[in-house]
Amino acid sequence: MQWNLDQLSAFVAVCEHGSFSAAARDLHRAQSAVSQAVALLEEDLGVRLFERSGGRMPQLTEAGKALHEEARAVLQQCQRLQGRANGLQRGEEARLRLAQDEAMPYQPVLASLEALVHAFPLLEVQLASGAQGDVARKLVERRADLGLLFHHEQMPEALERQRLGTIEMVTVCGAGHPLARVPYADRRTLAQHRQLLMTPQDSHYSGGEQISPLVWRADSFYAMAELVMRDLGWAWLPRHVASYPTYQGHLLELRSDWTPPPLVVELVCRRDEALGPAARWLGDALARHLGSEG
Amino acid sequence: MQWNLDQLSAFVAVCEHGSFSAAARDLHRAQSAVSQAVALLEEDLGVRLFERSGGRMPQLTEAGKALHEEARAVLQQCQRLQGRANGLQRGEEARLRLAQDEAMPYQPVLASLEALVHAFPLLEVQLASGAQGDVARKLVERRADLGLLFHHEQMPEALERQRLGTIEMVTVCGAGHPLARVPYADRRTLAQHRQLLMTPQDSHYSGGEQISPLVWRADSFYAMAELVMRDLGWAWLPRHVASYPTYQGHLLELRSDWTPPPLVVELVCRRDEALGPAARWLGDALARHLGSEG
DNA sequence: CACAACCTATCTCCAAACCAGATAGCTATT
DNA sequence: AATAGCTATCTGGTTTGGAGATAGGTTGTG
Repeated sequence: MQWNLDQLSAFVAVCEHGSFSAAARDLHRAQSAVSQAVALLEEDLGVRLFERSGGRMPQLTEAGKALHEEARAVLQQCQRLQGRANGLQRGEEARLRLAQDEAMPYQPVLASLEALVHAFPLLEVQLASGAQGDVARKLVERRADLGLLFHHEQMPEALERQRLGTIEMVTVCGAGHPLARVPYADRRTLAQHRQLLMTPQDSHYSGGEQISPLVWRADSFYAMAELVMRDLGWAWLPRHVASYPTYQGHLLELRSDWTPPPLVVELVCRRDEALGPAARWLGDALARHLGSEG
Repeated sequence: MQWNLDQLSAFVAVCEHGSFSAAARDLHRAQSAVSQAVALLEEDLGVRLFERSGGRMPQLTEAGKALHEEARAVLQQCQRLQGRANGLQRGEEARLRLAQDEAMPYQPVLASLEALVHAFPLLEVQLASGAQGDVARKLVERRADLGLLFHHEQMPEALERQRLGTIEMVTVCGAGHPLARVPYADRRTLAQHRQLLMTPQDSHYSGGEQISPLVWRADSFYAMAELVMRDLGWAWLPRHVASYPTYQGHLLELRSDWTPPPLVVELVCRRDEALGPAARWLGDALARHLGSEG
């Protein structure tokens, strides 16, 4: 592999302009330079690239056609590297690792990521879903750059948060639960049945006040929904979780005199590390998509 | 884009060996060369690649990690180009365009192509299926390099053929056809019913003699099978066509005193152009896979 | 604390590579 | 025949790029 990129560029330019001279004009080089470059390339590769039938336009050989494709692929890859470097030079991050609470609504997040890929086509994205505690931990341990979670009382000092929007909560019970036959469930009625709550120590959502003396706890809204579906109690769930197709017909929304305040969605990042342009851009997009929802 | 491939190689070598000196040893270059190469690369890209914290092993920056991947991709593409050139230098063809009769059994062809890709991993393959006339025409007009078809009386002078194997023919009728109730159909019985034959002018297969005074014609075995399935007559079909899953239960194989000789499968190429190694290799593979069948 | 064993950056020098310009030779068109 | 367009090759001057030497750093050890 003794050839170099200039020779490949010359070769490709000749292929696309049809003549050595035209390629030289396009490359702002002397014709002799192009001629020598291609000749050296042919010598290095041991393959005749053009059929020079004397004084007329050179014709690509079969081998030349194949290697033309390969050469274009090489140069394209080089431009990709250059583009990536340009972005990094401008301070763009090399990759963006987004960690989100698993109960985060998918649509706004996916819509934001779809928009992100158009604004930063070369950016590498890693998306991780997990319990709320995991999200914060990933940020603290620098295993994520940006976190997306619900408002939470305890937040490590090293993290900074920013409110993005809210998510409506609904009160639900299973289709076979006694409450399903009640037209309206006031607070006292709810207190007479088993309540399902998020486990408070690891992830303490703001909308999770204990009402009933009898509670079961789970660490994810999806686990709670499964329990509710089996008529083990009632619960407050984000509306988008309650209306998940899997639960269709098994979960009933209750009318009640009190529902917890909406979940507050927050964007979290490290306090000691500046966000790159892509992270800021994604933050804005998430605010737009989540703000219109809550 | 002022950097060159040597700088990329040096960069990648440093990434993989952990130090400039080790990379220099591996590349059989002086340490100063590697140092300068990386320094120039950093300058050209405008991106700091390593964190030199004084006298200890340099550490890749975040940007460096991203560009390391890109650089490796570029070099890999370059090696691909070199490999392709090496093959072409040895006389291997750049691409192999195989045209086959659409009624050719798929299994042997696919098995041969699967083996081909292991022997010639960089070869570009184009596979075209069509009526027999199309196959020969493609070869004559240089739109295909290798043809796979059934023996045929008229063959253009420019083409050369080679026998590969044979394919068994069976006599079939539809499940509701009167012949379906006959335990044994001799030639005279067959002659009393409508016979479906290949159209002779465009594609004249050897196994297609007219027996019945009443014939319908079609230009593909698949079209004939469709007609037979609707009880419009009986026909001779290649066994692999007759046992195609779509026709399962709708086509019956008849016992008869005479079936046409097996179809002879032939490999066809231009007489005036030498076959490359891949074409010869594929020809051998096809002979193996088709020979064991007939 | 001195020393050895690593490492990297930088300087100088020299040979090889490379480019522009000029020239010669070819073909197709007028 | 003349012209215009093309390509290969030669030549001279510039530039690039590598080797070698040197300086300066950190880590680990006696």
